[in-house]
Amino acid sequence: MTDDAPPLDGEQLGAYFALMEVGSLLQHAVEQQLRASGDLSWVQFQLLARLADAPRGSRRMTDLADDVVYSRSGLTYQAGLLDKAGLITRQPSTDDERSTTVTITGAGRAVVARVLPGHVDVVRQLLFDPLSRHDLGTLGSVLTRVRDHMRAAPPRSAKPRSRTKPRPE
Amino acid sequence: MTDDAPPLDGEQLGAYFALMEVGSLLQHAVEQQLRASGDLSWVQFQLLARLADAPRGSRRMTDLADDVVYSRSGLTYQAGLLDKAGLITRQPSTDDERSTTVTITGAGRAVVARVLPGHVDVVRQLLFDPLSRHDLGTLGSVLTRVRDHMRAAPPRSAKPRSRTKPRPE
DNA sequence: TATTGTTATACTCTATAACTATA
DNA sequence: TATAGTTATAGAGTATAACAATA
Repeated sequence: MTDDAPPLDGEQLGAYFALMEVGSLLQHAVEQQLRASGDLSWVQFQLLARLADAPRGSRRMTDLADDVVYSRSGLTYQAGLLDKAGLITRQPSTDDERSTTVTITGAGRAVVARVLPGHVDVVRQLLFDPLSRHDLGTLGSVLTRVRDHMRAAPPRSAKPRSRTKPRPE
Repeated sequence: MTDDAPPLDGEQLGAYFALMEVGSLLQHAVEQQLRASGDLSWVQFQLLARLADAPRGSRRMTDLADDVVYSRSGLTYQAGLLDKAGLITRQPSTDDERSTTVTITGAGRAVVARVLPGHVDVVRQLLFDPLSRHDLGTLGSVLTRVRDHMRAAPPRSAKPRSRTKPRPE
């Protein structure tokens, strides 16, 4: 709550707005492609992609929620859809019976594979076409640094995951 | 539908995912700040910010929709909320009776002013803190180029009808 | 008691299509 | 006819809180 913060200068504002706008436009374009080619939402694609990349195609619910969604009930909802569509399975974890292990199925991998070429196409056309190789390197390195910073320093309000006992009444 | 598209290489994938992740995390953090300090959603803030920046605090509905939202009914919904809250007014345009001119009110500007310091704080902490001046410049220039490219080449499915308008006043 | 996940519920938001009014 | 905007509606998605089961 530092109120004496100096305003962002023009360069910062420009970068900030450009970033948000690019993110929005890209997500929007990609969402349409995913919906058309695989009947997937952006979140669902992200979940499948993370699973496809994970060690044995598996990941715990909470970890997935940490990755892409911001509430566990939201993830339960999405996982329910993916499960019903046969793209993932859910089993109780062997080591911790409280946990649920989510695993991508063959059908899930197939959907990812089917959707990916067009997806990549959209991203390339919108994001990479106007960029030189050098631009790409810089962009990646800068954004990776920012992401790590964001992940390392959760803004304290991002997740009330540990119930802080807010004294009910 | 180019199926023979080469996949994105590792560097491209990394930049793409980092961009989307950074955008999501930043938007999420900012949204919480906006909700807490001014009871605004991200879209509503964007609308008010665009209006506050516009010539006489005014803008046409369609132009606003082009700016931030992707359907005019969606904008009507948001404008209805902002109108009811007294943050904007809507009047028929003087030159074209079909158009509606949206204008930010004093209360609207006040809300923006009240919300802005904390907003800027969040953005600085999350986005700019880990960046050098040089990084910032590069990021801004690259992303601005990308945005212009995206705006210039609508992905053909972004807007069924209304977007075909390269006709200036 | 703390953690994992689900459920019930209420709410926000978005988009499509039909409609009115003006150009 | 084409454009600007609203409305009706329906659906997707999200978060909060209460809940059960396990650690």
